[in-house]
Parts: sequence; C-alpha cells; structure tokens
Amino acid sequence: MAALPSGILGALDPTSDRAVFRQIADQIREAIDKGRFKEGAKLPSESELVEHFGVSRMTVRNALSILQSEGLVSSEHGKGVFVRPRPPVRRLASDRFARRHRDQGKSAFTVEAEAAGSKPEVDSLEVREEKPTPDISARLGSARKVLARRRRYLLDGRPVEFAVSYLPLDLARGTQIAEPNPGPGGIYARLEELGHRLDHFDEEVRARMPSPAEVKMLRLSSGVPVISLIRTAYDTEGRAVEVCDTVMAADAYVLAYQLPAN
Amino acid sequence: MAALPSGILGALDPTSDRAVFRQIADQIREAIDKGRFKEGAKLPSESELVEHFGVSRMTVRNALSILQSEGLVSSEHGKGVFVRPRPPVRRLASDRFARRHRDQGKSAFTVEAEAAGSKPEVDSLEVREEKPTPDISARLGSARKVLARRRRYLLDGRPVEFAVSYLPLDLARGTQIAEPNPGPGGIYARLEELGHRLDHFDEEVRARMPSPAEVKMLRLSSGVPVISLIRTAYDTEGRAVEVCDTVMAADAYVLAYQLPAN
DNA sequence: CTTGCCCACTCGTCTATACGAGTATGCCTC
DNA sequence: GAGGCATACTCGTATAGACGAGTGGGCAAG
Repeated sequence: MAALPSGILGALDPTSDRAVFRQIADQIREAIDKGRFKEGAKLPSESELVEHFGVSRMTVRNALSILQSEGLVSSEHGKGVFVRPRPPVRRLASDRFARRHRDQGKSAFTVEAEAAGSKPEVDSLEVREEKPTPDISARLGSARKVLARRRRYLLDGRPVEFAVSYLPLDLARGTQIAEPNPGPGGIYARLEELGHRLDHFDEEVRARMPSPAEVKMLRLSSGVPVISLIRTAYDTEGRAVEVCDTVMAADAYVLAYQLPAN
Repeated sequence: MAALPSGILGALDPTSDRAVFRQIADQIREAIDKGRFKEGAKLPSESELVEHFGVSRMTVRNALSILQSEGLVSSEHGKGVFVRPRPPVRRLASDRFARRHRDQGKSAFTVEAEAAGSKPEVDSLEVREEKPTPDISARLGSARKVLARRRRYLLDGRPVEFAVSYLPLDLARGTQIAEPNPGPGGIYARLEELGHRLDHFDEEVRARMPSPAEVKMLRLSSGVPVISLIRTAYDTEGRAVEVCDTVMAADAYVLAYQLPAN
C-alpha cells in the first residue's frame, strides 16, 4: 500500500528539539518553495507521508494543517492535498474612479475584467433602506437612514469581492441609485447628475482573517486573509455622499496607489 | 477537577450534521462576539471544555485551533487560552511622505508614535550593498547593484513592521544614505539634497499569511495576516530612486489613502 | 520572613485506532 | 457501448491514552 512518495522529501532529525510535525511541515514547505512540488500539484497522500516519515497520521495532519493555515496548500476531500495555485490577481489602480473612466456604459469592474480576458459577474444584488451602524452613520455625517446596495463580484465564476454601498437616504431615495441597475457609469455618475460633483475619496485599508460568513460568501480556502476597504466619497461641498464597505479575497487583489510627494 | 465553565456556553446539537468541533467553535465564537468573554479574558481550560461538552480533548483542541486561525484567540503554554486583545492601530496617512513632514530632525515613525503616546524603537538596522532580486531590479530601472537598508520598527516593545529600502548603488554609495543614521528627514531628505527632487510614490498593497521567518521577526500570533507594501519613489526626472519593501503586522495597521475624483 | 521546592494546573506533542464521507476507477451487467 | 455498482483510494471526524513542558501558588525548610 502506498508507494514511496519519491525522493522529494528527506528524513527527520531525531536530535532536533523542533517538533516532529513542524519538521515535516518545514520539509514540505521547502519542497514547495523550491518548486519540487509545483503549483496545483498533488502532495503525497497522508498515508504515504505516514509511511515515509514513520509517524502517526495525526502528526502528518498536524503538519499539513500548518501549511494550510499559511495558505500554501489546500485539501480536497476524497482527492488529496494540493499546492494552492496563485490565482490571477486583479489590480485596483488609484485612478479607477477617475471621471474619465465613467463615460462608458459598463461598470468599471466589467470593463476591466473583460480587458483582462476574464468573465465578470455580479450577483446577490440587493438594494434596501436601513438603519446604519454607528460607524457608517458617523462617516456619512450622522445620517439616520441610508440606502444600502449590496452585491458580490465574481471573476470566471469565482467570487472575489463583496461590497456594500451606503448612501444618505435623503439623497438617494427615488433616484436611479435606488434601482438595482444604476445605469451607465454607476452610482457615481448618477450622484454627479444630481448635482453632487465628486471631489475626492478617502480609503481605509485593513487586512484580517475572514469571518465564517465571509469564508462562505467568498468561498475562501483556509489560510487566505481578506482585505477590508472602506471608501468614503466626498462632493465638492465637503459632504460625504457615499460609504462603500468592501471585503476582498486577499489572494485575488493588489491595490495600487499613487501619492504625491509634496 | 475543573469546575463548571459557567453558564456562558450551551450544549451541542446532536441532530445537527455540523461537526462537533465546529459547533464548539461556533459557541465560543458567539460568546466572544457577544462580549460574554471579554478582550484578554481567559477561556475555560481545555479540560473544562472537555467536561462541559462531553467530548475528547482532541475535539476541543480542534475547535480552539479554528478560533486561533481566525485570529480570535491565542493560547499561552502553561497559562491558558485567551481572547486576543485588539492592539492599538497605527494609521498610515497617504500624506505621510509629504515634504512638509520632513523638516524635523526625527523620523516620521518616531514623531508619529510619540504623538500617539507610544514608545517607538528601531532595531536590527543593517545597511549593505547587494545584488537585487529581478523584481527589485526591474522596479529600479534594471539596477544591477543596490544599497539595501533593513530595519525593524517596534511600538512599546512590540515589533510591528519590517522594512527594506533599496536604492541604486550609483546614487547612494558614499553618501549619508549609506550610513546607518541617514540624518534628519531620513533618506528622502538626503535624496532631495542630492538633486533628486521627489515627484511621487507608487504603492502596491497586498495581504497574505506570514512566512515562518516573518512570524518570528514580527512575533506574530497565529491568525494574524501581514500587509505587504511595496513603495517606489520617483524623482521629477521620472527615475525610480528607491524601492521600499515593507511587511506589517496586519492587526497593528490601517492604511489611509486619499484619491482625487478626476 | 525569605527561600526554594513541589505540585497542580495549563497547553504541546504524539501514538493508535476507528469509522464516515467524498472521489475516481474499473469491471460487470445489461 | 452505456449504465451502474463495487471497491480502493482520498481526507474528515472522533475517541482514548500517554508523556512533556511552561506557569504559578502554596507549603515547608531554613
């Protein structure tokens, strides 16, 4: 049962005071880093590793769980443990909301994804009025009721981002912003048509591990953090006209910003 | 042996098809979220949980390891498992490199930390000449040799950030930039004195789980991702004069950016 | 009173075993 | 040939037990 897992992995050092399961994790990690296991490749099965290292299965599983929490591998029930492939990354440039990008009929997400050769989708669209959290309310200048627009973005069938936009109700109610489809150029174009010429955006970027709900919503494998981005849009009067709370799969994004030096 | 762990935790649902260890994790997570276990508080010990839920110790440890990988709790050998306190967060504003902040003698990190009432430290400072990786070389306009400045930043004794600055060797060699202490205003002030007036910075932000080396260097507890920030500084001639590769403990930072709307 | 040791408690590591559930393959039947 | 089933693999879940190692409090000896 179970042939040798090839000569890729070495032996344990019994004199080391490093825990056995850490030594095993180290060996597999090194093999992955050095390319001896390629992206998407299947690792030796647990029972093969048990035989190779002469340890119990729990020890092997312990080692694999380290690598899983590091985001290096992911296991698939009934199939095996695989080196986690690095998915194509979506680059968010800091000029992505520039006015010049709002002319076309399609949304920024759609245009950009198609340009990159991916199939974009938006789902679980929900628009409703609600009472904001204290944090959202404060960001919107103590708004007491808001319009919330929820949606999930997918690339080639994979969910990559979940976003909620909040707008003061007095501003959005009855306009096309309150419709599921906000029309060409998105809600920012509608806001400007309503006389709220946009001045600038503030963005706050954080990273953390996902909640179970986020794991489900973004179908995250373990060891993948999320980027939390909270953007506030201000009009030229200095009023906060929108807050967008976005949670992104961290392995699918790189954010790019340009800062002036003076 | 082990009194009742108080009435904070309920019972398992044997009819549920959700795994027992997940149910236990759910219960503890909910108790933390609802504030029934406060920040920094000690959870019931493993043996208390074993008794309370009537399961084996491995099952309890499995549940706790979920919460640990979510960054909710951290265990301390010999003491117990504790609700992970949220450390004070350092906010990086997008104007932190503005020229007007470079007048004072102290570094931006020092000034800012002292203003926030924390004790800043910088250690493991190392300055050396080396051959850049292909990525760094490309960012610096195919530089073949670079000056690398490595340092680690600490707040109140806790390491929060590790940074490496790379500068083209022909630009930095023999200047104060090659000294451990680059002088007032930091290397950006020196670069401008050398005639490289800074024009803008590009920043790339990513998030991922830390490597074992990063866990050690930043003393990260499990379930804490890192933010990787790669900044390139350009002078008014359009030349890339510095690349700074920074790894930050994600639970200690929030990045703030301001984007123009046009 | 102080010092130092011991013990009880904590989590860390590891073994051995068992069964369940998802996946893939190939053979056998129709 | 097509369909379905048996089977052998994969990882997932759970039990029971053992010993090690870090921490802190209490007790006993000085």
